[in-house]
Amino acid sequence: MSRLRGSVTIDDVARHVGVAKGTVSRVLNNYTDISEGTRKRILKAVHDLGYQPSATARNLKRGRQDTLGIIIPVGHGSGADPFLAEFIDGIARALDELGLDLLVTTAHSRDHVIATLKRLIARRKVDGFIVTRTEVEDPRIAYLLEQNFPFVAHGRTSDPSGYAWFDIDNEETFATGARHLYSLGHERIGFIGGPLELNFARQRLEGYRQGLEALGAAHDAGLETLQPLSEKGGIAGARALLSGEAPPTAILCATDALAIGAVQFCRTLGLKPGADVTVIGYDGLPAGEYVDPPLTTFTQSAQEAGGRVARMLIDVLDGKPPHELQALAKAKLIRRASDGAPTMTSEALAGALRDRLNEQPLSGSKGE
Amino acid sequence: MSRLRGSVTIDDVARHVGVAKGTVSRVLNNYTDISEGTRKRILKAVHDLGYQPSATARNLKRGRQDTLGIIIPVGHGSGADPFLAEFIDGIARALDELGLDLLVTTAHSRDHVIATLKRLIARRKVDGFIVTRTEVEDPRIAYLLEQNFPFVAHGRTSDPSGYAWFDIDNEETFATGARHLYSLGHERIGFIGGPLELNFARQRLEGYRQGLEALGAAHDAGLETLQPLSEKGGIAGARALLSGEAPPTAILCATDALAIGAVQFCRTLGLKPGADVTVIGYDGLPAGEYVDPPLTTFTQSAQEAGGRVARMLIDVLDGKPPHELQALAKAKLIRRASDGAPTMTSEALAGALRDRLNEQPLSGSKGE
DNA sequence: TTGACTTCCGAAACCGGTTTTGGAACACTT
DNA sequence: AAGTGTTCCAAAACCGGTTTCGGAAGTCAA
Repeated sequence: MSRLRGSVTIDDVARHVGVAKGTVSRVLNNYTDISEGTRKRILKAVHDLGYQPSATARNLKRGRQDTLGIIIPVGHGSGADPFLAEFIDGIARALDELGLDLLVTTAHSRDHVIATLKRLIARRKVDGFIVTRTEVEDPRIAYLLEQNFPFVAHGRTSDPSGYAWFDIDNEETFATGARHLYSLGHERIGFIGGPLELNFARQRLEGYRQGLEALGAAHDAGLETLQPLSEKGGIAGARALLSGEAPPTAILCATDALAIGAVQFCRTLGLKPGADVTVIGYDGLPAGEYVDPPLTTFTQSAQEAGGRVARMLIDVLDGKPPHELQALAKAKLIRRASDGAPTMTSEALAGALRDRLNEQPLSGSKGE
Repeated sequence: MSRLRGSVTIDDVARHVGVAKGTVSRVLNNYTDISEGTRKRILKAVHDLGYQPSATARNLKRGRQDTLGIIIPVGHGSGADPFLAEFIDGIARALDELGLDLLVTTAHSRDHVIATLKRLIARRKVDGFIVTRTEVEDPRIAYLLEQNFPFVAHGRTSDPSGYAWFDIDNEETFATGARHLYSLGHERIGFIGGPLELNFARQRLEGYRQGLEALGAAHDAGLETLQPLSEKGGIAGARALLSGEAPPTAILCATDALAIGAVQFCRTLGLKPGADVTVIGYDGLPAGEYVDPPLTTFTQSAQEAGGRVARMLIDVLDGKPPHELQALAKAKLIRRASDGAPTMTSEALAGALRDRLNEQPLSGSKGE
């Protein structure tokens, strides 16, 4: 059908100048065996005719697409998250400078992700993949490694040795978090984490523990709870920690969603977050700014991460060995208003809570 | 360099079966002049060898890429917005069913957008574009029309006759908004809008006016203000409206960002949003849920819009006439807690405000 | 038996580039 | 003058598909 918009081809240019098309191609690809005169004439014709080579034709011969792929897992109707939007922006900016493009696809189940991966690879639509939200045992990474197809992961798996990745130093960050809380004067510091299948959840718990240990605090299982990574999980987690014998005066949360839930729960108990109880999240969600009080949280520039990962993938495609392409970055603490020095001791808090917890209804707030 | 991962080509299949490659191609493209026996043998071989045709080679001949493009304008560092993330998800889902893919690019200036458009068209990387965030006079749409390149706009321009678009019925929605506020008992209803170069901003203002007019309310310039579409703009807008002689008891805002700012401003004055002053936004931003009180707002499913627009673009590519591809949708009101019946009259409000506005510092809150 | 029509498929052209091959033209020795 | 390099470019092969063209073989009617 529809012939391509009368686009000008390399043959048009060649004919116009009176040379072979191979010669035009050589000029455009900076071969040296072309006389200055011919080169000039050809470049002029290219410019005059507004010629731009067809990516398709070029790719067919070159065996490259100059296109990278990213498959976004979209959960059960849970809206796409803002982190990814910025992440993609970062990737696109980096690629733009190099004349590459980004193919974006979404997938709504584990099987669907693999099927999409398979299709994109088999049909050769992309040169490499960016994998986000890695899991401890990630089927995508397993598949890509097995196929020996180039990719970079944003996040690690249980065995991160054989491929390129970029990740936040979760351990370090959460150890820092514990230290920060301690330096504010908190002595009992709690942690609400996520399911340990998620690699980062595991690492954040680990970092929290290491941080406490380094401060000489004894390990106390009553200060840790794992919950689904949602606001609801945060509510449940805060309830669990605060109803203990010696409740924490500060709570470190693995994600902002958890922290937002925790803050809400505290408020329904009449506790003032940032004073009576300190809560810190992780993610730097915009929503965190609108919580009352605005959430103190750790964050990483998603845009920077995207750019970084894109450049790493290009290095992979250029054949750099994977072990040179593994990097950790630190997250930055944004102090808003949900953290502060404790206003009461754990004992006092426990006392204040005793009665309120009982009269408190089962669910603290609106759903997920 | 790097030969494609030993991928199997149509020649491999042909050789394996002992037929010409053209025959294989015909089988895969459902030509009818193939005997049942040969067809079966070829399909089996295709399956056994795991053959998938190279998109590149196919496109070269077909002159199509089976790829759609979207260029996301990213302002001066202002993070990518969540609407787009869901919008893209919707597009991707629709395309997935048809075996098409989506190329995503960002552009950070007007010139950059056009340059990217030009490059993608000239190099023939995409078959058509989805244009978001249309402006009244949109250079992208002008360019695409001039090039006669297929596209669909999400939103309209000043002259929306000659191309395919999908848009929210902004007039209708804001007229509904005015009606809703009136039915709650509000008599003075204000409006904070955006710059009129943005088409939707113009339409929303228009809808607000029409709504008031239909209710028999006189037009009052003191009830309207235009501001930059940010939280800051909302603060400034609310200040402007509330410091008038006869301040509105309800404020309709063109976007959630404005509404969030307006709510903040009210709270710094000690007014209770949802009671003393009603504020309604538009966008359904997740952040709106965390505002205190949670923001009442109009919304449209971004995912649905994405799917709709994608399917329209495919119709365009199939040659459907543009005037059959123009559609308006209604936004839905999500009632949370920032609206309600007025607790005082405009006069009472004016009185309550008189002193507070004076002692109020110049800026109400943290920056944008 | 022969001519006309189908049915089915091989061969080759084509899409628009890149890369290889090879040779004409010229300069430079010896 | 013949041999040896260079320099520069035309021609052709190639990438992996799709599509056109045409012909062999089989069927059917006259």
